[in-house]
Amino acid sequence: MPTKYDPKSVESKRYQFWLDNDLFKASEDQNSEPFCIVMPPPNVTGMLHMGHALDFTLQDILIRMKRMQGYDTLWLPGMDHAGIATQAKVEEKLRKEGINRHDLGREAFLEKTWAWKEHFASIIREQWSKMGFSIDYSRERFTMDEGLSRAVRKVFVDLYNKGLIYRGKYIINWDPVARTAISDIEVIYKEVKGALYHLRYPLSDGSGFIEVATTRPETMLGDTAVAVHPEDERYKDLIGKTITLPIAGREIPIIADDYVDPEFGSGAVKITPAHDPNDFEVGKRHNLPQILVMDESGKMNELASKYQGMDRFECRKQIIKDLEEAGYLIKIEEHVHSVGHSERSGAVVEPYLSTQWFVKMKPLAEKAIQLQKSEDKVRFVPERFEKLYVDWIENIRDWCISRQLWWGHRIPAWHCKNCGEITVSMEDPSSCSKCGSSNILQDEDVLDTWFSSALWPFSTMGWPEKTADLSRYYPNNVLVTGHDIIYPWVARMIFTALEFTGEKPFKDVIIHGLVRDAEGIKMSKSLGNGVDPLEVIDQYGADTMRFMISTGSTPGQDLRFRWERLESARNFINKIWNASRFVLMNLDDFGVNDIDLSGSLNTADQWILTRLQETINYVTHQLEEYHFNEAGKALYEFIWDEFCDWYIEFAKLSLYGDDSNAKKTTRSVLCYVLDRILRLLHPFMPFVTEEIWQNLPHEGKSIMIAKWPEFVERFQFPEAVEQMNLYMEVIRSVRNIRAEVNVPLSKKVNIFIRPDNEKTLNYMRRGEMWIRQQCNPENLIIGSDISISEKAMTAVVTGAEILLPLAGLIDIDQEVERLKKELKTLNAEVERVQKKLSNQEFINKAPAHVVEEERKKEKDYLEKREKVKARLAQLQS
RNA sequence: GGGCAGUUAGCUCAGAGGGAGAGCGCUUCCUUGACACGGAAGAGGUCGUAGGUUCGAUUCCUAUACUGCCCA
Repeated sequence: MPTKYDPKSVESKRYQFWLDNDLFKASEDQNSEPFCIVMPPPNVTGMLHMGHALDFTLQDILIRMKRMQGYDTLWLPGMDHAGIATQAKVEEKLRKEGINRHDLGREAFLEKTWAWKEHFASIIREQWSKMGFSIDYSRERFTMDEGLSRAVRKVFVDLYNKGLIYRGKYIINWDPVARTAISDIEVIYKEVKGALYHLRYPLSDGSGFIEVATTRPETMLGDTAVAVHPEDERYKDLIGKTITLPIAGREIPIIADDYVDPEFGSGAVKITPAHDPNDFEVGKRHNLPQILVMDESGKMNELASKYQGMDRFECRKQIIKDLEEAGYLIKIEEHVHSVGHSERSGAVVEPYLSTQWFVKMKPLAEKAIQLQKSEDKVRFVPERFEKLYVDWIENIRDWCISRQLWWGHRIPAWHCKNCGEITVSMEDPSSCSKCGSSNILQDEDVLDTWFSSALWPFSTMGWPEKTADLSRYYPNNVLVTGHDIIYPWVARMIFTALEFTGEKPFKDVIIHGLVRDAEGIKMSKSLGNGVDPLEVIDQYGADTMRFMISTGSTPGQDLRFRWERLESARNFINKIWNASRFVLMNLDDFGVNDIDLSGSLNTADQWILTRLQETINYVTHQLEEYHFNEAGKALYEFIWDEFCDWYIEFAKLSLYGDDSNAKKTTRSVLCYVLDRILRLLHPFMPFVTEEIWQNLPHEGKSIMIAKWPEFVERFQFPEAVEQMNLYMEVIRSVRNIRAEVNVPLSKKVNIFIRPDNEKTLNYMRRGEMWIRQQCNPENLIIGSDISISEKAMTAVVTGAEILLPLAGLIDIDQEVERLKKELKTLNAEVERVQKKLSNQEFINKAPAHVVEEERKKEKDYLEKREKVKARLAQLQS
């Protein structure tokens, strides 16, 4: 075995080994409790990024632990067709080839898109395997699979029949670049420096003007009224009169509506019902015409007269110029306001009057709200995200689900060309359900991608069929996802599940943060600050990446990607690798049947076994609470600081000694503890743990299916822990003194230990071997009656004094300074403790064990202080 | 405007009602028979500010400042 762990030589081999042994597949063992996670499906738009790596790693950790705990685990993988995003990518690719999708036609375009999907699906599968994910490939799903499409259709048809899906002409968010409607949550509002244009609209009767303020002058061509507040004294007399719209020359009324804010601008606003959601509502209240002045690409249309064909922003400039020349422009003020941008294309969203399909949300949301008020609610981890979810669902608005795209689930609605009736059904109809005409055409639009994603937890299980998987693995146990998709996804899964399965889709929702770059900026393609998981794996190995990202932040908090942390994780793995090398190098022909812990365990054995039990309990508990960082930290500290730094060193004593029984026990403890460590680490770092485990004495085919460690009652030795703590304190003190006077370990010195009580004396005698081993003394003398006249360095530990006679090496002045400093800190401690203990309220009100601890501390500090004082006096005399 | 996070060692971050922690960096020493991706010993913080609750607050509460995110 090399001194440095080489992930490349291990990872692909081990993954193949797991696959060959079919270890990822759900066992379907009816005697085991099922545990299921359905993977949030990555988009087939491209490759996986660091956010996926984080999300999936957390899932794999849970799945691997549960599998080892004996659950029948199912981790179901899949991918999302990602309508707009994928179509945009394919169109972009075609554009580079000089092809327009309309030239190809719908069928041919979809064929190209399926090919794109296949291409990226295989890349994503490759990435899954590189990251070590234990997913059940036999159950992989895609949102546009036949079965899932059937589920989508079923949900659409049922909601339509229940009156919860409707079609209508409303203002929607229009993406003029992607040329499709998008939903409210796909709009990102950004503060933009714009302008407030004050315009002068002439009264038709020639009696003057009314001043209106607008941020969007180009829509004036679609104005159908000017509105003022009914109470606004300034304009009371004008209500009912008309103005003549500049440029357009149309005569439109001045109306009164509460919606107008008299404080804003001039207190009079232009009303453009076809281009603003508020104006749309005003228009409906006042029966105003709706004049759409733009086309689907954001260019002015034929109703914009001479501006026809001009881009909306270009038109804005031109109109202002024209208005100014005609004397209709009063002033332009700088104005910062928030402007909606498309999440997909980045284009400024155009509020646009259009006929679309909607889901009526209130009745669906109501069930979800009720659920959260019940005992059976979906548990969010961390808890604070529940409020976010509830607030959103309580204020939900209808969901625009139609998209003017080709890639996606086509809306199962047929329009009759004769009578106009819409036929919605599970099977493709051949005639109109009302007039029987066969002159029917399917709706051109497809559904919002999230419509199918919303069914993911059960559509992947075969719903609406009553499958065995559905009854066994649904509801899922856990959903792991980022806080950025609580609204578009988590919320929608919950209300759809409640409506269609009558159950919540999952029990727990674990929310993690985003992966940011080293400077804390969100990783994104456009900024080019993303880190490719495969590059990380190539440099450091998958285990390193997994450990770093899964333990790198507190639950729910964003994670800053730093290469130094990656190095530290890599070093940790290397440490485990080398500790294992040590164990393996000292086994000779020691086999799994030689492991025997029933014999006499020495103090170090007892100590490490006790600490192992505590670690097992702690790590298991933390993982079950989804505190990945805490579990990882506990393992790191136990392995590095206790197992490697101390136990392995102590073990050398018997391994290199002559006592064959002691040797056997030590080998047993080393094998046993390392084996348990590897099991606890396995969910975090599956590859290296499998590799080592296979080389260690072991039983079973793979560590993947080895039993998760459990607390063992008989391996609890509190006295051994107390003793080892004392020995470590002594050893550290001696090292400290040696460093202080520059006496390396290689140089033998006399060491005196003067315990001040019987118990400590006994402990010291029993621990002599460890102290000798670690301190390299010429002579080690332990006795209560030791007195030395030579110049010596001293240290105090609990219940004893350590003396190193180092005549000639000691700088007395320096030593006096050091002791004074120590005295000062001891004084401070004594003062603090005594202040506490002299407070009667503390004695009365603090818990007994706390008071007891403080008393112990006081005693310890006082004793130590006396020793330091005495020593100082001796040196200064 | 509303909500939520964060503010702790030079940097990045854990933590917990009762003696301030880690990683990286820094200083000194050590190539000792698992590991220099290592070992040993150190230096370094009035835990954003002001109040309050409590025997006790860096930890809980309130206010406030700054930073970030979400919603309108």
